[in-house]
Amino acid sequence: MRLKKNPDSAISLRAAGMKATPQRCAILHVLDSSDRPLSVEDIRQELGDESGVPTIYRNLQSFVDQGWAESLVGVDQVMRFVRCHSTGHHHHLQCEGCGRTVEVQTCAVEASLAALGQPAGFRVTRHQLALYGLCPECQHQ
Amino acid sequence: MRLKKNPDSAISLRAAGMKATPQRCAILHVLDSSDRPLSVEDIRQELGDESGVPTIYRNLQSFVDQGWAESLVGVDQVMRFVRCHSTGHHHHLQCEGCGRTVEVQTCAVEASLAALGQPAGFRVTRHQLALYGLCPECQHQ
DNA sequence: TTTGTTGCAAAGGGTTTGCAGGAGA
DNA sequence: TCTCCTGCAAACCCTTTGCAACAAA
Repeated sequence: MRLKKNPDSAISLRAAGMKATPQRCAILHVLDSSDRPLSVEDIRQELGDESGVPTIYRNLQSFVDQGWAESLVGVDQVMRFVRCHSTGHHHHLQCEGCGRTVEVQTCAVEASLAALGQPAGFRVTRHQLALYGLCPECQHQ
Repeated sequence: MRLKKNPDSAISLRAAGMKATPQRCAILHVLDSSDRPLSVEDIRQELGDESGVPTIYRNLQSFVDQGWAESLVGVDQVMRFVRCHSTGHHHHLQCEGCGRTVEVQTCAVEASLAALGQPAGFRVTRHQLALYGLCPECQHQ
């Protein structure tokens, strides 16, 4: 993938007070095009070494700060990033077959939060839910 | 904390085919005594440098393999370990005030699993839920 | 021109591995 | 005694930082 400016990305970036550099636009585009969480290494390979690792880290952090992406830490302790298309509270549902990820708007836990903490006297304020399963395609294999 | 053998630990360890070394017993005891997730560094300090870091890592891994402990990776990408007292499916509820952790046997998500994946056609097979809140003591401060 | 951004290199820090010496059973 | 375990040191690897050169606006 070549470094080029996507007009849409550039507008969003500038609206957020960031300069629309080719690297930054390209990283955002890679994230946009992928439906699975990407590591920094994934992105670097996708960009064909045309962007340095520190640059990728720094830009991804900016995107997370803007609420455009979310960072996940897996069991392998490697950071991965997913583009967030909804702004509110949501969860990610990841296919264990192909790695594809979709956002789930409905929160399965919210209704039970009070009940969950009650036995221990806890007041639950926050939660993190990761869902894993098989997407339609992978179920047929 | 001194390195000493706890008779109970020793029995469990030998039953699992492991030698009951002082280090191993001590690590298990530290984990047993704590009600919050501990990093390797936490354990090393608790043991007063009487056990090497690689030894702690190796033993914790054995405990996880035995189902005696669970490893968690936080946003800081540091591994933490908690003693598991129940063998089945459960979740952890952690206090954001003092760090104390309790196990929650009831699973808030199980009932909704099918419904969660339905919109995307996913079949949900596995999930991870982390709950954060305030324990009774910390609510009063 | 000004300010933010990139790239390189190096540092940082948690985790893992290899191997020789040591201790449990 | 035999096997497993420990400790040390070094290797690994992902991530972050410092700084000078560069480019967007």
